[in-house]
Parts: sequence; structure tokens; C-alpha cells
Amino acid sequence: MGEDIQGEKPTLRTLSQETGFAVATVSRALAGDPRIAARTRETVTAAANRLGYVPDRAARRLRTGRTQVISLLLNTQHEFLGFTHEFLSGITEVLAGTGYSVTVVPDSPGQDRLAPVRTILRNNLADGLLFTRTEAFDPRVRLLMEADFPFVSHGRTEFTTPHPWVDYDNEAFARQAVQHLVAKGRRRISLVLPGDQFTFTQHLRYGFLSAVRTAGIDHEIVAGVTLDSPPPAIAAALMQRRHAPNPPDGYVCVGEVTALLALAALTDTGTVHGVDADIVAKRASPIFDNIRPRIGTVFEDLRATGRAMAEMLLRRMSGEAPERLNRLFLPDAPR
Amino acid sequence: MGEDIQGEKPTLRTLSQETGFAVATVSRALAGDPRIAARTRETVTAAANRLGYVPDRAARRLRTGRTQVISLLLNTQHEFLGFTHEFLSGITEVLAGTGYSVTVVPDSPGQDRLAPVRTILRNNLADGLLFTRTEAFDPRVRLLMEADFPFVSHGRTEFTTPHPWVDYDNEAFARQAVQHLVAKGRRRISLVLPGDQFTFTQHLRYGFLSAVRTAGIDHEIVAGVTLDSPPPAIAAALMQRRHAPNPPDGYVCVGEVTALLALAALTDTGTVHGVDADIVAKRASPIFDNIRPRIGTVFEDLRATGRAMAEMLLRRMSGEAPERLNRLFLPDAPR
DNA sequence: TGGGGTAATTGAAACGTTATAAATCGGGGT
DNA sequence: ACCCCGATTTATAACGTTTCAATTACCCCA
Repeated sequence: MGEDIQGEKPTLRTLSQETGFAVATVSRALAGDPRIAARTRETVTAAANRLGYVPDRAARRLRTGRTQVISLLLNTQHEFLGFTHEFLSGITEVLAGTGYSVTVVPDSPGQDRLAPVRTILRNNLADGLLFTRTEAFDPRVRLLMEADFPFVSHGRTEFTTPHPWVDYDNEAFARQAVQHLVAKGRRRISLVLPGDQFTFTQHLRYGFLSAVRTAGIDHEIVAGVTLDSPPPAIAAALMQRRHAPNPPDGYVCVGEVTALLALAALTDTGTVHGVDADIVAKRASPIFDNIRPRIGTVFEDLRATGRAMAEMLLRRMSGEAPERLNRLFLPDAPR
Repeated sequence: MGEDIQGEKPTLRTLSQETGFAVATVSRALAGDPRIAARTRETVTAAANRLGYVPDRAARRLRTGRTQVISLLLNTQHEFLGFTHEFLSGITEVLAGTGYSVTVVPDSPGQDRLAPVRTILRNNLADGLLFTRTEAFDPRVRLLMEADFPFVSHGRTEFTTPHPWVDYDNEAFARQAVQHLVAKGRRRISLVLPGDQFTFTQHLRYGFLSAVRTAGIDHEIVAGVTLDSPPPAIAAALMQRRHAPNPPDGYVCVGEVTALLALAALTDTGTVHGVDADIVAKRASPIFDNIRPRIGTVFEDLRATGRAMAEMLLRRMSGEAPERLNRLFLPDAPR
């Protein structure tokens, strides 16, 4: 019967001895089991608060099989500037205070994208999964649906079975970006796309193509490189076009990196932004409107995206059906 | 393929039945206990591989008290562009395959910075801790040293007791940046500092001041704002100085954001970079040399920093003394 | 032949929790 | 008085590990 010596960390047994109730009763009382008398519950929770009891995660996890962990598959190579920071901040913001913790698992794009998912499933390392850069028939989505494991993808797929996703309307972004450039009088618009495997690439392409066709202007999708190519390669591709006849006078940039590269290509060939050519770029980081010359930008709020995905995953894990767990973020107008 | 029924996840008991050895023996064999006969170990590991056995983390954690988790305290507000991404990538790179997973815990600078640490200690949520933005007498460092809990700080402190840290030589960076500007003929150099509480602020200040004094030129440390101030506030402070008499002709920028703001301030007041003024900036993201006009940059490799911190933490957790667990990254020359 | 010693193995307990099934306790109905 | 019932509570058995203490098997030597 030690006094409140600090050293000993209180467990259910401590509370049991303290209150006189059995361990099982204490456990039930704290869990809010309706079979426990109200007075008992009060006594127990009071003691728990007094001693600073907090349930042991390992024990609970061992017993229930639930990990209280959410895993995030994080691309460790390419990044849209600020993406990781904003996205992760949004996720942790929502999860703070829920008892869930976030673990970050590297998702190396060159490698087998299924491997980390398999590890998580087989070793029971998490209760739910978040990931980005979703493909049209993403094998991770397929595997997770088969295993009936809760997840939210950043980006839609083309599977017929519904699953939770959060996405940004890249089609609308591309369309609006083109319209913005057309309104400035641009007649030949260039675009660098992400790899073909990603769903959002198709959305970008479709929005881009339909807008340039509607406007009846020229366009080109830069060949041989993707958004994930090394920046010098992209820079080279852009420069080559600027030195060839009939270079573009408008650029739609899906990330800040390409925007900087396009701007550099203009500057380096003596083309004046705002006079001879214009750029519209999507940006994930709030600081990008300090670029000079001012380029047109559209802010994609990835913090909000992270929040939405985390909230959705919590709902999915608590049993909600996947049908209505979708959220499409609409782009702001370029400015 | 596989006559083994998938459903049942193999445990030590499975292996015990499979091999005929007792659970205890199997456990020891897998742990490489020297008391176990070599042949037995072979039999057991063979069976383990065949069945795809992987130890249950919850059970091991419950039994041993070790979590196999490393926590990263992540600032969710301000960021140096690309910091989070690069840093986290470095950490996960090292930890992949070690059996440790990384959890990200928000560290809100306005809030009590001790709260998350306390939670981790009391609830035994991790075996080791990594954090950034270290203060001269950082309360987290004090608490962790008292608790004898393994950690590595990004940044030094002024405590006399040694502890593991990884740092970047910001004093040298500031000095070299000033010298670079002086070599370009600049005579009045401006600097925006981070908050006074951070150790690296003092290093920056000292390097900056000693360099300008040695060179015998004018200097100013922008008043009223810090690196963490909202970008518009920093922009306003910079602009105000440009409109006042005797504006600076050189800028040392500790982050990309300030660099962009300084560049914008120059441009917006008709000052030509490279002619009337120059900027040197530290950058965490590899893509920042695509800025036009080209500013002087110094690349701080935060991926390598993350790797170093993770490796050091592993060594600390395996019992190595803190005395020699330090690493100071030296800056490249500005270019 | 028996005891001592070493090497190898093992049974059992424990970590802290939850879930199952059983026990207790006052009544209220018959 | 008896039995059953609902409302509470409880003992107990797991979950899968690790580790302490004990056991077995075997060999060597007196």
C-alpha cells in the first residue's frame, strides 16, 4: 500500500486496489459499459483521474488487435514544394487527441508500391492507411479492398467498387488555367504532365485538351519528361522548345518546380513574362505569390486535404460505408 | 500456391508445434541465444522463414516495455521550404529495415513544447525522440536528460551536460554569406533572424556580426520581425527599409521564403539584383537554383541531417554514451 | 556405480488489457 | 417459503512474448 509514490505507473490493478472493485469492473467502468452502475463509474473515473491512469497501448493492442496507429505512405523522392509539410500537418492536426498516432512509411515510386502495404497488413502495423499519387488501377487500392482494410486514397481510381478518396479537381484546374492564359491572349500553351500511370494525369490532360480545343488554340504536351523527371531534364526540354521555331507563349505548371523552371527558361531566352508569355501554376505552399515576376497561381490547400483524409479515415474505421466517403476539392480561380 | 492456409498468422506456438521444440526454445533460437544448439536454431529459423513468421509487436512491447517506435516532434507551422520532406525522408531511409517505425507528433511552437514530450514519456509511446528548433536551454532537453530518455536534438544547447545533437554550422554560414556579399562590393548588409530563443539564432548573429565588423561594413538586423513572422509582415518590414534612406545593398537570407521576399522587395522598388544589390540564401530544397535572377545559395542537406540524426539515435538507444554523439555539418561555399 | 558438471531444453509466470461466462445480491411474483 | 429475474459485479482465460528457475540428457571422472 505505497502512498502515491511517483515511480509506479498506475494500471487497472492499481485502480482496482484503490477502489475495491475488481479489475474487470474497473475496465468496464472506464469503457463506459452500461451494465456498470453509475456510482461505480464515477468512483472509478475519479480514481483514474487522481492517479493519472492511462491505458497501456501495448496491452490493449495485444488484447484487441487494434493498433491505434494510422500509417501514411510517403513518397520520399519527388515533392511538390511544401506538400509533405502541409499534408502531414493537416493529418496530425485532426489526429491529435484522438489517441491515434501517425507513422510515416516510405513509398519509393521506383520500387514495388505494394511491399509496404503488404507489410502493414501482414504484421498488423496499423488500423488504417493513407496514401497519395494514386493510379488508375492502383494495386494498393485493390489489395486493401480485398483485405477490407480501411484506407483513404489521395486521388480517385477507375475501379467500379467504391472506396473512400479525397481529390483535387485537376481537370477544372487545367481548364481554368488554359482559360486564364487565353484571356491574356496566349495562343500556344505548353504543359508538362506527371507520369501516365497516375489518375490525376488523365484529369489534367483531359481538362487541358478540352480547354485548348474549345478555345481553338495551339497546344503542346512536353514530350520525354514528366513532373517527376530530374529538374535539369525538364529544364532542358523546356529550353529546347524555346530555341525551336514557334515556341509556346503560355505555360500551365502543375507544381512550383516546373513554374520556376519555365520562368527561368523564359528569362534565359530573353522572353518577358507578362509581355511575351505567361505562366499559370498550381502551388501547395502559401508563400509562392512572392515570386517576381508575378505569375498566375492557384493555391491547392493540402493542409485541408490532409485534414479531410484523416477525418474520412476515422469515419471509415468506425464502420461507415465507403459509398459517401468522397471529397473533391474545387480549384480557386487563378490570380 | 501454398498448401498453408493463409488465414492463421503464425506465432511462436505455431513454430513450436511445427518444430517440436518448446515455445521458450523457439523464442531463444530466434533471438540468437548462445545457449541454444546450433542445429536447433537452424531448424527453427528455417520453419520461421517457411511459415513467414514475424514477431507480434504488441506482445513483444508488452513484455519488454520497448515500443520499437521513434517519435519526431514536427513543427506544424512555419517551415523552411522542403525541410519537412527532406528531413523526414532521411529519417525513414535510415529506419527502414531496422524494425523501428517513425511517428510524427505535432510540436506547436506557441503551445507548451513540453506537453508532447511528457505524454511520450509517461505513456511510454516511444523508445527515442528526435526534434528540431532547439533552444539554448531547451526544456525538452532538460526533461529528457533527467528521465535518461534517448534523444537527438537538431541544434546544440548551452547545457553543460553533454547530449547527442546534430547541427549545421550557422555561424560559418552567416560569415561566409557576408564575405560573399562583401566580395561583390556590398557595403550594407541586412539580416532577418529567427526568434531569439533558438540557439542557432545566436550562432547566426555571431557569425554575421563578426564578419561585418571584420570587413568594416554597415549592417542591420531587421527589427520587429523574425523568420517565423507571417510573410506579409516580413515583406512589409523589408519594403519599409527599401523606401527609407540608405537601404541595404546586400541580404543574407536564412530561408527561401525570406529570399523570395527580399527579391520581391528589390524588384518592386526597381533595384536590380546583381547590379544594385545582392542576396545570399540558405536553401533546403534542391530546386532553388532555378530562381531568376540567380541569387547566391548555400545548400543545407536536410536529408543527410535526418539520416545522421536517426543513425545517432539508434546508437544512443543501443547504449552508446552521449559524449561523442555530435555532428556538425559545415556549409558549402555560396555559389 | 554413482555423483558432479555442463549443455540444452522446458514449464510457468508475467506484462496489462478485454471478453466470456459465471457468481452474487436483492427483491418481486407465485 | 421458494424460485426466478434483472442488475451488478467478479473470477478467469486469453492475446504472444520473454525470462526465471527448473528439468532433462549426457558425459566424465572418481
